[in-house]
Amino acid sequence: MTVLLDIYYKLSHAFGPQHWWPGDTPFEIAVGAILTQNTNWGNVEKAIGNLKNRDVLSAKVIYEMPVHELAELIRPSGYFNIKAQRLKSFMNFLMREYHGSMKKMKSGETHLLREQLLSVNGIGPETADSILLYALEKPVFVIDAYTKRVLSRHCILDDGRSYDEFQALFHAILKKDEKLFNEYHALFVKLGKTFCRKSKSLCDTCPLSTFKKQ
DNA sequence: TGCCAGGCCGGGT
DNA sequence: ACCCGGCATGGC
Repeated sequence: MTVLLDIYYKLSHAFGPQHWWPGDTPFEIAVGAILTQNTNWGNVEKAIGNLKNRDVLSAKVIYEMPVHELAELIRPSGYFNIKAQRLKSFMNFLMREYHGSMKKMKSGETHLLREQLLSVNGIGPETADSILLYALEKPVFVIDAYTKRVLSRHCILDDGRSYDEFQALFHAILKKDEKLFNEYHALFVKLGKTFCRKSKSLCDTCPLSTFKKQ
């Protein structure tokens, strides 16, 4: 299964460094991870821009803000009512467990942190792992729709397999290296956006076209 | 215009 | 244990 390494090298060569996640602070990254659920990143940027303009991009402020007011600010990100609740749930957790500090949270043990995040309503496996990897710099591989699509289209793992099964594959094959996981997932997203949209099938200009007949 | 985007939850089977 | 409808904006 060194095919996973081959894919990484091909993507890395094709696209170069991605310098992810787009976000200035660990807290902003965590907020972005929730807002981008099933949503175009451009819309998330608008929502985060609103929060910044109002100077409310902090755990304590969002924790105390009325949920309907928060919903209005994040409206461009879509699902704004449910996402406002989800942000609130995360702030409740962050304030209760870590005094609203991502820095304090970072000192936690990875497995415990993952369980804690998954227990927050509105945070599933991808959002939890995105926070762990990109905000807290823990070596956890993030699986998303693009990753599943690419691997299944190249017959490496069926799309019907679970999140944990996809993740276990990467964890088994790759060295647990936060920098590698960061870059690799970012490359998958780049590839997905460019060549692997849901409505399109494989094309010859895709950097992975040579894997097409596995 | 309709389809899609860096998911997740709750209820039903 | 799976399956499905709901959640919603903005870009192409």
